[in-house]
Amino acid sequence: MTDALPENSGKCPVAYALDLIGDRWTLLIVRDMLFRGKTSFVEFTRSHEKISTNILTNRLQRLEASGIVTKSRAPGNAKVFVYGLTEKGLDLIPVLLEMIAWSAAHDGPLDEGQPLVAGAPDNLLDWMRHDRAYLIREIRAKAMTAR
Amino acid sequence: MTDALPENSGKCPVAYALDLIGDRWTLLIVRDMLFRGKTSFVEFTRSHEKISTNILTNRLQRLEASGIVTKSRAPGNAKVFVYGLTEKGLDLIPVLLEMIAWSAAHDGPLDEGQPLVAGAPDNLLDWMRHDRAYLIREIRAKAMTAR
DNA sequence: AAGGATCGCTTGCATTTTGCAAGTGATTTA
DNA sequence: TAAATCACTTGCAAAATGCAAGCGATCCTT
Repeated sequence: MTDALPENSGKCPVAYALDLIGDRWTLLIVRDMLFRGKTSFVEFTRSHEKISTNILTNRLQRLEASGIVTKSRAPGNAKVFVYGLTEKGLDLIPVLLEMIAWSAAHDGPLDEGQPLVAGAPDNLLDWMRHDRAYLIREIRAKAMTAR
Repeated sequence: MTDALPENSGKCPVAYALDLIGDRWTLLIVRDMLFRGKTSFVEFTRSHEKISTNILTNRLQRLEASGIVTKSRAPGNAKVFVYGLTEKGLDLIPVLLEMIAWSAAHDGPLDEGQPLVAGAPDNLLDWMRHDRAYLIREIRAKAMTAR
């Protein structure tokens, strides 16, 4: 993966999405922001998947360059940067939810004891079935407070 | 990417999905099967994105190994293999649809002249909004005839 | 029946990306 | 003032990718 983003406008929308989020790490960062309230570099390094710092730097830059994430200073702490999701980033919620539903259906049940979405409705899959729009609004609202 | 699939059961569902479909090529193959009726090796090589044959071989093997795709002989043609989507593969339709919707919203409008889904309802995004379940059934039904 | 085309790969090799560990400078906390 | 923390950067080995060529089996044409 290079540092520059590939030119893609006008091409297949699936290809466009894959150019921006089609790798092993990018959506894990978005997941941490959306579902776990993470906002800083160190927090991302502490995920179970152990992303290395050079890859993390690269992916955050790509996410910023593609308008999915914003980077700003933490107020009152000059050494911490705060990463937040843009509208474009928040609009990835449905993509993530469908991936979660797919995995739940074909890998095994979600672990109910340790909720995927901190502070979100307990049973994600039920909410997806019964009030998808509400669930998305909830996750979005949570993620926006961090921004 | 190695030849073996990573062990993943019990981990984060997002990570599970990314292990199976989180790369630049895998979902393009699924897209070609779902939305373009492709079923054979050569057909996949003829996509606009120009996947090389060694990568294609590798990804088809991984897709088969992870239960997303089946491989069989074309009846009456001993040199052609027919690749088809399993239930697990068909269940990726919502993921693909959300990626398409996201791209349409943030990259630019879909090209109406050259429909993404051959034979499917004309305006994909409208159908997603107004009768998502029907749209998914339609795409699924089309894809199953090939299988 | 022979020759060429097609299909589904495989191989070799250069380039690119990744993973891992260590290091760096600025800031903050003790 | 020393130690810890944050956000990287660097170096280097290993793995994955992209590209072109080749290959055996099957099929199609004449």
